[in-house]
Amino acid sequence: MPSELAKRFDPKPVEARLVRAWIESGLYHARTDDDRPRFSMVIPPPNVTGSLHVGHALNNTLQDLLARHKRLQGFNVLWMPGTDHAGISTQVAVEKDLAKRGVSRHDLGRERFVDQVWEWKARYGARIVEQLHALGCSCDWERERFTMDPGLSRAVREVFVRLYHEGLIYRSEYLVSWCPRCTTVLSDLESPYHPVAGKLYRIRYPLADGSGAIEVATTRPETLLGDTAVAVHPDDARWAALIGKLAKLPLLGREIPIVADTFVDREFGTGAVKVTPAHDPNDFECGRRLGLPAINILHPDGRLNDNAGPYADLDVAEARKQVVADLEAQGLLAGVKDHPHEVPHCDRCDTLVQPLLSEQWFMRMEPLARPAIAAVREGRIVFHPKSWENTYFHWMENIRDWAISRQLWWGHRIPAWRCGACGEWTVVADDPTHCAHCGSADLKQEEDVLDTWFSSALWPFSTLGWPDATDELRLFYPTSVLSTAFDIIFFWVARMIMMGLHFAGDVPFRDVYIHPLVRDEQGRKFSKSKGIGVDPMDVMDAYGTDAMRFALASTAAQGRDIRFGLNVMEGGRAFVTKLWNAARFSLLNLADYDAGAAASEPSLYDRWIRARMDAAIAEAHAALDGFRFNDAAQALYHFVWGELCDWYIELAKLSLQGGDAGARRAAQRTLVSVLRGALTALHPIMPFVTEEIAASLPDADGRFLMQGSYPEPGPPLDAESAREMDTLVELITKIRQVRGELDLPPATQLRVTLPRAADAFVARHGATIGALARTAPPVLGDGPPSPTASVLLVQGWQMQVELDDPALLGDELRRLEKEIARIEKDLALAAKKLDNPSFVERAKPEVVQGERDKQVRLQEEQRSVRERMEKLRRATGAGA
RNA sequence: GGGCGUGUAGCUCAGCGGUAGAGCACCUGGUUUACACCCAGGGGGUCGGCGGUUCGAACCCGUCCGCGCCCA
Repeated sequence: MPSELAKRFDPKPVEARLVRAWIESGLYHARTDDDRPRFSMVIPPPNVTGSLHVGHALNNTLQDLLARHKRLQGFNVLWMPGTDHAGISTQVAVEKDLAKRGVSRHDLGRERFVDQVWEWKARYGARIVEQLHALGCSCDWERERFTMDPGLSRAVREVFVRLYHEGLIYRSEYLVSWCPRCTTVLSDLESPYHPVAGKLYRIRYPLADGSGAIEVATTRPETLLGDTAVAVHPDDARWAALIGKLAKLPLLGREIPIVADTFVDREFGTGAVKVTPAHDPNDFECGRRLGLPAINILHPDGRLNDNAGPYADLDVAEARKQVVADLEAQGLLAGVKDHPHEVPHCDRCDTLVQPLLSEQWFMRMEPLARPAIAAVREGRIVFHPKSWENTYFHWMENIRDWAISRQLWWGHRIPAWRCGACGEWTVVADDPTHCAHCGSADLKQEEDVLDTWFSSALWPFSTLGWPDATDELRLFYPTSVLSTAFDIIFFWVARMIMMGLHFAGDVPFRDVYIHPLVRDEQGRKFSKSKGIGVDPMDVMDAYGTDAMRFALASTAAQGRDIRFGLNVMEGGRAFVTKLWNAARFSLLNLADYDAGAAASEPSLYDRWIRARMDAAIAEAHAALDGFRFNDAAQALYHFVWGELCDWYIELAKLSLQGGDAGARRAAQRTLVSVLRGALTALHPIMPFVTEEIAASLPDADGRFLMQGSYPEPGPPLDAESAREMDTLVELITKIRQVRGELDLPPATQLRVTLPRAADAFVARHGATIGALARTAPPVLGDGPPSPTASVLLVQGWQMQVELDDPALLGDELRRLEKEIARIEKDLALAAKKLDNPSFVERAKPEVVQGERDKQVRLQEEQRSVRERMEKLRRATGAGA
């Protein structure tokens, strides 16, 4: 028996109840003994101690939409959830917390510090998962993974060891990006460029032979302490004579060569540059080419070291001030000017990054990138929108080796042991007891840990049990779709593709959906540190989770950012309410629903709405298959609001509330099946309200919507029926327009006359017209129109709406003037086309025919309206 | 400097070769027993500028202007 629905939908208690019920039902769990076709995704693992932000809300809403959609289509769906240990940011967070108590990680020591981080994780690690639950995410929570789980850690070791022995991981001294605050190396990707208001200093370097000086330009004067050369362009006539001479380094007096290298930009500054191989990427390359020494002048914490002579122990900023002052005092500073430019900063703490020469572990990328490029080129992986493939190719084709070691304590410690006896590295999966080279037991494990993205790159197969050959791996790898943000195409997507191909034997996923960036109402990027943003949990509280999910899905168009405005949330909430009320109305009329009782044949209205539903659902399927979430949401929204509520329910009221039991049952049946169809189709977008309503429907069987399937499409509506519905809708709309434009009182019943040719139509729809357009039963008649009637053309019929009041004729005349203007404008447009011989000759025949048909129709309307206006003018003229 | 994207109704955005669309906002009506988070009706756009291709351009091409992002 159907139950009544409350007057209003109250999301909170329903959400809380359903979140638990769904998880406990086991429906999210993908079984390995299920041989239906499979659909799988891995969640982009959020930072374990993080909290839900709008990016997560969007991305996970869309993934959940896909997961539920596929379940309803009969797939065995695995959506693999989990979290990431987020090396730097978690360590920084815990260090800050310790700092409040005046403790540093060094006070604790590595082991106790790591224990502290695990405690932190235990305390805060559940929050993001609970928030994903609240969002309604239908992940397979029984399989939840964490990048530092034993299984995943084993995968990390295995990959490191294999790559090392394949020669794809090596240890080398290289110029790296160094964060002096985090005291760790950063990858290129972790050190984005930000503008700074710098200065360009011109400095004179005296020649060692006393014959003059060479002037260089630099933005970082303090680095001259590490200079080992001055470089000029080999073709630069200004300096050609000096090449091969020695210059005397200011302040330190070291003699350094003047060298020629084509990397020097002759236009920049003075055309001569100082070369600091240990602290500048270009200089590093130049130094390698020319065999110049590299002098490191920095301590890891950013202070200058003993190589900086009298400037040792100053930090970079202090040293710069002092160096500039000393240069000026010695008359070596030739000039200073403002020079705003962009320099790398630490992604985590925004500290100025220092290029630093350092021993690190690297991954050789080029051999791994090649097959990964091919996978996308050959279409084995497709990006959506496709334009992101350009970004991917550009980066992959210019890929640089990846610095994978981090000087942190929180993370996967590198499985490499250095031998105290022979100095060689032993790299093995299980902790070794003896050196692989000399057998010595004097082994010490590498202190560094791996970049978090190293473990993330393995996520699509490490979560499925790799390196073991598990059922999960066999069934669900490669995964179907990866949905993520564009800013981690390099960090994550590209690396997963490389690792997947190399270790799991296939691409990690078939489709990559790049979701839009969410901005705030003013179009600014959300930023926690700048306090810009909306907490999606607050939005869910205020508007309901379904409302937010619908709003997000309906604005997720491809290739454009989303502005997260509250008025869109209001729209979502209004739609949830609309659906609720439509269901409430239905249930009020289904109290006596009896699926077995004899019913009349479905009416035209019944068949029409079924066909509209099928069309909307087909459109939603197509849209979702193409990752056009907004189109899917819009198709269903338009169906529910614009067709089901605005038309069908109004049409059905007659049958539901009339005396014909058979017709009433037919309408009831349609109502139930269309509602269930709409609820099923909407369920992936708005799981809570749809589930709640579905449970009250008379055909409810205690199962969840997710256990059902999309309705089978019925027969399409035949052309004649479709035309009849169009006529009905147009007729009712035109009567309403007359009422609106002539300001006729809404309560009065209008009197409508239709030609005798409309006999059968009126017999079938007279009552409907009466109810929906508030008219008396239409009268049939072919006589001349009443002098006080508004005359309208509907599909070739002349319809009269009696106005009664001659005073309204002036308004009617104005209405017709507007009408004739529209008709004549369209007519002129059609004539312009048809009078153009090239158009008739070259346009597609169906377009030309369409234009001709339109012209005929418009001419007929024009004649009728003109005739009518003529009469009205005479009538009103005579009346005056 | 290179690349990508974007400029459509007051606002947020769909549309991307055949006569401009939605939601919100606005105006006029409204106690029709599902819904005022509503119903009915209405106004509002030389689709950034200029050229070109085409029978036909918001849509394709060129160019300029404005805005955004990425890479160097």
